[in-house]
Amino acid sequence: MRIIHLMEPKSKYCNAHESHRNGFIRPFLLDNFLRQPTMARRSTHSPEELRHSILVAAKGIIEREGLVGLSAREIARSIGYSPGTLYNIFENLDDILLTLQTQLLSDLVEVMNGVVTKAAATADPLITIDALARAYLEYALDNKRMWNLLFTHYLPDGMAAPQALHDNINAVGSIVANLLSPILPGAAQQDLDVAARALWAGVHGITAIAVTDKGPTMTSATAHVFVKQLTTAYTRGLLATRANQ
Amino acid sequence: MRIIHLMEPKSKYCNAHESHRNGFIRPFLLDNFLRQPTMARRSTHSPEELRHSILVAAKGIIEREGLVGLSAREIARSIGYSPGTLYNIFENLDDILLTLQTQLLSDLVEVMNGVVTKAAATADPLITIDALARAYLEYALDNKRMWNLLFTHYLPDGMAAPQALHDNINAVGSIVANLLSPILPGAAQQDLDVAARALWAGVHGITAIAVTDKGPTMTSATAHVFVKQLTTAYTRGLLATRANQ
DNA sequence: AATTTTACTGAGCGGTGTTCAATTGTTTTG
DNA sequence: CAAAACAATTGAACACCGCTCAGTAAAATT
Repeated sequence: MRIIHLMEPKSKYCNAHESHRNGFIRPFLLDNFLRQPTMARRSTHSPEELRHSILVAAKGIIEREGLVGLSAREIARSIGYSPGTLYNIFENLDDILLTLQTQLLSDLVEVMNGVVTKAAATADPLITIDALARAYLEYALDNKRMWNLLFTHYLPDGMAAPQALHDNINAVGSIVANLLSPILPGAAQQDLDVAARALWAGVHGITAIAVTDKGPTMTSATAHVFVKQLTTAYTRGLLATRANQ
Repeated sequence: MRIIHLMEPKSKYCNAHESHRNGFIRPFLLDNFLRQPTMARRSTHSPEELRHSILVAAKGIIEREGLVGLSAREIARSIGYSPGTLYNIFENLDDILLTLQTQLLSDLVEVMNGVVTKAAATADPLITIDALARAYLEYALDNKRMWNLLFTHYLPDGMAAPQALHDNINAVGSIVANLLSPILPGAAQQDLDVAARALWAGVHGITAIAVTDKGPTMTSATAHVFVKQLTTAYTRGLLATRANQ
């Protein structure tokens, strides 16, 4: 099944797929021929409903047990269908996971937009940025298991991340860039983008370590302090840059 | 095998282990009883040699094929032993992966220390910090597949990360904290640590996105720009803080 | 009523991590 | 020196995994 010396990583989920393509031919099986009739009920749910319940089920499993607990058979069991049905709706498990990630980030963008509009009255963008970073961190901590998907699951070789996922990531960048623009008046859009994305990747880094409990001192309890430290020092640095020029 | 409604995540590698413990009793098997004698050669390699070659083999597989290509059988094949032998030396695959991560970070600390001592002549700590961040990013990019372990592999429930791994992470923090101390003279050690770790988690965040190719705009080609942006703005902010007080 | 179309099933394939009875070669003991 | 103890190694077996596709039954169409 495995192609050695190939540089491209493969999905942890595409093993059987690959092995099937590599010349495996299904033999005729008497057992299969003689077996009892299977129940093939007609669609009691529309494809959209099915799609939705698959995603809900998968999300539920991940939230309860983490990625380790997720399997096609488990999802199928949970929605009362057979494993094969999943593959009528989704390409494969990676497809499901990427869709969940897209949803997760879409919800996050919504939360962040809410913070921004709520803080629109406040004149000081620095306060808004702090609130935004805090909201980001809290969202990640509130959805630990799901958030872990963003790191744990990396996409297989042939499969590209859906555009919608990239759009959501860009949306986060844009929100921050908009907040930075009053701090860096007259800055080119590109510079604004770099400034925004560097800051937010930093916040993301702290969040990542806190969520995965990888850093000894950076836990979910202490992460807020680090985020605050990063945003204040960074924005202060931006202001100093402006003052010096 | 699966314990539903339990909050603790489990290793992707501990399935069989769990299922075995949950009351499975090996039946007597005639086939097994009658089979040909197995070759149980005596140790031509010492346990230390074995341990070493297992790690080398695992690292090689990951570098060639990524985590997806790694399996106990593949490692065993690669070193010319049977899968069972791995479990005489290591607890399980997670143990192997954690050891590799520890080694990876240990090497990184060495590289970083090299950068610091090399730059000791330079008076300006800001330049050293930039060089350090650059070295960090480059190390991650040069060891993409291995570096991905740090995100992709998250530890199973019962198993704690080895102290050595934590030590290495702390070592990175200390290196940065030492560089920041001239910038923040008279600061309490704890504040220094927070300042250093916030910065480095930020650098780590950019690195992470670049290495995993998750961000649309933050690729291995452009990551240097973002790292530079973060370190300069952040350190400038620290300097401004000092000036204001 | 006969035919086509559609939704769904589930056995099966080639894997996975891990265990442990069995089997050796080596050492130690009587 | 033979016998017993020990240590190292094997590999079949278990319960899972992702994924496919021949087969089936119900609905829709003719």
